[in-house]
Amino acid sequence: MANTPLHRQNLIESAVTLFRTQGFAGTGLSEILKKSGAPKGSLYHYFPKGKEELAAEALKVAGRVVEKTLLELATKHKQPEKLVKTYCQMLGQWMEASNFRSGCPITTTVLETVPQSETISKVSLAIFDSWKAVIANALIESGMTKAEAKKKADFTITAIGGALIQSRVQQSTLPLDNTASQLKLLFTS
Amino acid sequence: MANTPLHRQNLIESAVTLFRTQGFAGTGLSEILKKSGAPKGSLYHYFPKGKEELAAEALKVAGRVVEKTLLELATKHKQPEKLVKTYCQMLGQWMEASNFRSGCPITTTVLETVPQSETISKVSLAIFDSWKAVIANALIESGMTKAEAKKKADFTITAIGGALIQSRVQQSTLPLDNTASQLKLLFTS
DNA sequence: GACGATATAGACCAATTGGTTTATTATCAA
DNA sequence: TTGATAATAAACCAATTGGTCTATATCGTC
Repeated sequence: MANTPLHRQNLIESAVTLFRTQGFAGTGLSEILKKSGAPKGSLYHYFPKGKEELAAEALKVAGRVVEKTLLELATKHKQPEKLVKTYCQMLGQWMEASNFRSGCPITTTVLETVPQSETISKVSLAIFDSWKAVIANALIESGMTKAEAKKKADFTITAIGGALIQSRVQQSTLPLDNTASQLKLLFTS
Repeated sequence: MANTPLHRQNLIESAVTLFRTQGFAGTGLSEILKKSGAPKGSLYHYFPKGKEELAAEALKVAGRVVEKTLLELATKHKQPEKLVKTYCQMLGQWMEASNFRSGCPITTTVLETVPQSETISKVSLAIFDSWKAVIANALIESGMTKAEAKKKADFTITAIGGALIQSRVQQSTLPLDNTASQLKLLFTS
């Protein structure tokens, strides 16, 4: 009906949400199909290699959304600690809105499939790298050396990833706030 | 057959390893049964509520092992940064030995089941709290205020959890080393 | 209108899922 | 030795899993 790759889009979006919430193995194709409204024929038309290919594509899309968000925040905020704080606040709102179910869209799938699946391993590595690059750039522009910026940027993505897990477990945004505070100390000391 | 709860023990240990590596939903009961050598009858004898109960017990056991390790390290090292560094090194060796498959024994299952499963939610919350308490104590004994120590301790567990994910994705122990370094800065600045 | 490609529909598949049930066998205290 | 309890064995279950296949629409284009 109408717009051609609509089902493809819906499949990906549904996959992002479901994998993020319940994991890769914990989400059946039937559930993705039902949520997306796409027929099974379409799934295997757009993703001939099946579930794993859909997952890889879902991770890519979700990763790009995050990267774009970070880039926008980097333009808006000159100080890296401000960028991080704002992003953590956004994540907190997002967590609350999902009843603390929607954490990092990459991590859940990663922990089930990396390094067993080479495809997903490569994709997720590239995604995290893209996020780290944005933070590193912001730190460099604020006067940090390249080597130092890389370390702090890597650690920032690491810590935020951890904070999303704690936020889920504690059903609270406090871990995200605390993470922003601690990272600020590391940027400005 | 001899020693009575041997099958129970084996079931738990197998569950810890498999859930940690492939997740809760990604691990079938058949696989746990095969790895442990226990018969199916025993599984439902020891864990009448099935997979979820086994998972909860597996998390508890794994959590206690970590807590015990942290307590030992806390006795050995007076400076908290030394404790953290040593623990991160241990984790790095552990990751390497498992080909970067065995990260945090709690996180993978948590991301698939919390907060959907109330049982696992409560258990995992208590486990993380026990770890944080050990770190907080070490920080207090090194002269930090109680409030400050709590924040830094929470962040330590948060960051290490994130580092284990990055270590898995990067197939490297560098994220763990970097995390130890950054945390040291936070403890001593 | 006809063509070839894109897309959809859904029946069908073997294999596996977590779980139940019933019968049997060890174990050990009285 | 008996009797109760703990433990094991395995047949059995409905439901779901990811995936395949073939037939049919639907499409833009010549």
